[in-house]
Amino acid sequence: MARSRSGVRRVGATIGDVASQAGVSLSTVSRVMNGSKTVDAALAERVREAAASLGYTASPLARSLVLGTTQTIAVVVPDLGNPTFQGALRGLSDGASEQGYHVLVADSHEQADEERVLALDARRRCDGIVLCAPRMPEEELAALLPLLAPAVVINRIPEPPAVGDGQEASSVPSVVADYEAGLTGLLQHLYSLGHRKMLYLAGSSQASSNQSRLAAIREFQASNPDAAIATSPCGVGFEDGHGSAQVVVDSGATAVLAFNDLVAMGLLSALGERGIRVPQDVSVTGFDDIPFARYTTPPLTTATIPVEQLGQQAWHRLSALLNGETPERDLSFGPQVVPRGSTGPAPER
Amino acid sequence: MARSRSGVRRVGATIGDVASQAGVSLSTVSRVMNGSKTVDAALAERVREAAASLGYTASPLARSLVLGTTQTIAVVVPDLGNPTFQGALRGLSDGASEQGYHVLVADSHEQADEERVLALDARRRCDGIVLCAPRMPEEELAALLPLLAPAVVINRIPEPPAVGDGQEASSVPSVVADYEAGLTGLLQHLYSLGHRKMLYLAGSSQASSNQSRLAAIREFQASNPDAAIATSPCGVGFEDGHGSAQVVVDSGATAVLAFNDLVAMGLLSALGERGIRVPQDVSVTGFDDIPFARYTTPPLTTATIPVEQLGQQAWHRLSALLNGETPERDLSFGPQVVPRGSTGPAPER
DNA sequence: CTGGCGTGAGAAAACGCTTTCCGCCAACAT
DNA sequence: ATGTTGGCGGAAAGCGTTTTCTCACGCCAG
Repeated sequence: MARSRSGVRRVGATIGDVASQAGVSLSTVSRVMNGSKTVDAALAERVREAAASLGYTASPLARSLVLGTTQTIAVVVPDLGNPTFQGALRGLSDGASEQGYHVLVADSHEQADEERVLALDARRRCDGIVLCAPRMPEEELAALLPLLAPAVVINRIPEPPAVGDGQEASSVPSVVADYEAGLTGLLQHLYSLGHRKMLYLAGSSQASSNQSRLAAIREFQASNPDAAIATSPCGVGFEDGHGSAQVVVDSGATAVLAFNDLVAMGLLSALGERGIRVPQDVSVTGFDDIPFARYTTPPLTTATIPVEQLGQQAWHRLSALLNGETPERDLSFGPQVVPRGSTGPAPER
Repeated sequence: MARSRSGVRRVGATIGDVASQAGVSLSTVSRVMNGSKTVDAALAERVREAAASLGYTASPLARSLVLGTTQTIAVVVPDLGNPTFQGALRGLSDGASEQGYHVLVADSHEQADEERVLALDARRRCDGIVLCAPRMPEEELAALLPLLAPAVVINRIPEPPAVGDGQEASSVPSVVADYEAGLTGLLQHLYSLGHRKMLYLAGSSQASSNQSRLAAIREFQASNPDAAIATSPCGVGFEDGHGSAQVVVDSGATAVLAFNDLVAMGLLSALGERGIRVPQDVSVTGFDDIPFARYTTPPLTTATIPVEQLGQQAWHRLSALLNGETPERDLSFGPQVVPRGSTGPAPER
C-alpha cells in the first residue's frame, strides 16, 4: 500500500539498485553502462541483465551535472506562429537531433524585453543557444551575447565586440538572409516590368530586417531617380496586410512590396474583396517564400529565404562551437526572386 | 593565461563562491536565494550583494537533481512543418511558459517507430510529456504510456489499460478533435448543397484521425443511401493534394473532401491550373482551418480545429498531473464547419 | 620464493545544490 | 542565577552519476 512519496516524483531504478542486484559496486555498473573495456565479460553480462530486468537507464540529469554537458540546446524565437521561425526551428531540430542533441524552445511573443531573460534562463539549462531576436536593441544584444556563449544568432549580424576589451574577440557567429539583396531583386523585378510608383509596407521599424529593406529602397532610389517608392507602416501578419488595402489604393502605386508573404497574402485577400485585380491593377510581392506562397491566387511573387537551411546552418555553427572548433562566421543567404502570378506589367496610365 | 578546462564547460559562479564572498555558509546563501524568512535582514542583503556582484544564479541542473523536478516538459510531434502541430506546440508552449515551465520539442518525422524511443528519451529529461503520435499502433501506445507518465495524449484516445492489471487505473488524459463529427458536418454541408457524388482524399491509413473520418463516411452513407462517397488514398501535404487532381476529375465527383487544408490547397492549385472552376465545377473542403485557409482563392470551406486550444488544454491536463491533482479526462473539441467560397451548389447534370 | 607489475574492481571524491539536523546564543520566565 | 524557549546559521547528508585513486590479486621474472 506504499505510495510514492510525492506523486510527481517518479523514482525509477538507480545505479545503486542495479549494483546491488548484480552484486557489484556502483563504479562497475557505471563502467559497464559506458562501455569501458576494463571490465570482465561475465561480470558485464550480469550487470547488463540486472539493468535490463530493472529497466534501468542512467539519469540524464545526474550525468549532465557531473559531465558538464546536457546534450541540449535552446532556441529563442519571436513567434512560434510565424512560418519563418517554424522553418528555422525545424532545420535546427533536425540537425540537432541527428547528433543526439535535444532542443528547448522558447517563444518571446515579439516582446523584445522578454527575450533577454528568456534567453538567459533557457541558456542555463543547456549547452548552447540559437537566438532569433530581430527587435532587440543593438547594445542590449551586444551585452547579452557574451553571457550566452556558445551562441549563434539568426537573421541579424551582431555588432562585433569592441577590440581589445579583454574578451578574446570570439564574437558570435550568425546566419542571415540578405534582406537588402532580396528586396533589391524584387525592386528590379518590378522596375523591369515598368513600375515606377511603388509602395513598401513596412514591418516593425526596430527590426533589423526592416532596416535592411529600407536601405535597399534608399539605394535603389538613388540609382533610379525616376522610381518613386513610398513607405507605409504596416506590420508582419495577415491582418496587417489585410488592413492596408485602403492605404494601397490611396497611394496610387502600381506595385506593392509587402514586408513578407503573410502581409502579402492578407493584402491579396483584401484586394480581392474590393474587386481590385492582381496583377492587372496592382502587382504585389511578398518575402520569404513560405510554403503557402505558391498556393495563393494568383501565386505570389516573392523572394526565397531557405528558412530550413537557415536553421540547419545555425546548428552547424553551434555544433562546431560545442565541439571546441571554430565555425565559419556569418553565413549569408542571397534570396532568389521567384516570379509568379502576382506581378505583371505596370498598367497603362 | 589560465584557460577554462574544456572550452565547452562554462564555469560560472557557484554557491560556494557567493558564500565565501559574503562570509557565510552555503546553507545561508541557499536560504537567501530561496527566500526563506529565517535569515537576518542584514545578512541577507550582504548575500544578495555578493550574488549580484558575481552574477550568480543557482544551477538549474543541480536544483533539478536535488528537487526532483526539472520545470520542463517534453512534446513529441510527427512533423514540425505541419501547421496543426505548430499550433498545438504554440498553445502548449504558451501555457507552460506562463507557469514557468520549459518545453523540449522532438520531431518524429512521421516515423512511428522513432516515436517510442524519442518519447522515452525526452521524457527522462523532464517532468512530463505531451505525446502526439497518430500512427503508433494501439498496443504499442498502451505499453508505452505507463512508462511516460505523467503524460497527455493529443488527437487520439488511448485504449484504457486493462482493469485490475496491478496499475491503478490511472489512464492517461487526452485532448482530441472530434474528426468524425467534423467530417460529418462537412458531409452534411455538401449534401445540403445538393452533392450526391463525393470523393474523400484519405490521409495515411493507420492514422487514428483517418479512421475517424472513414467512420463518419460509413455512418453518413448508411443514413443517406442516395449519397455515393468514394475514397481515394492521397496523403497529408500540398503535393499529395496537387497530385490528386486527375483522380478527382476521373472520379466524376461534384465535391471533394480533402484530408486536411494542406491537401485541399494543393488540389485547389492543381484544379486552377487545369481550368477547373471551384466551386462551379467542383466543390472542395479542407479540414483544420489553418490560418491560411481563409486566404486561398476561393477561400476554403473547412472544419475548424482550435489547434492552439488543443495545446493549451493539453498543458492544463499535464499541469494538473504535475501538481498531483486529477485532471478531467478526454476533452473533445467538436469542430465547426466554416462555409467559405470553395463550396457551392452541385452543378446541374 | 619473493619482488614487481599489470589487471580488474571497489572506495571515495566531486558535480552544485537543498534541507534536515544541531548547536549556539540571547531573551524570557521562574 | 539557572533552566527553557526560540531564532538563526553552520555542518553534513543526500540527489544519481562519473572518474580518479587505491588496492587486492595473480602472474612472471629474477
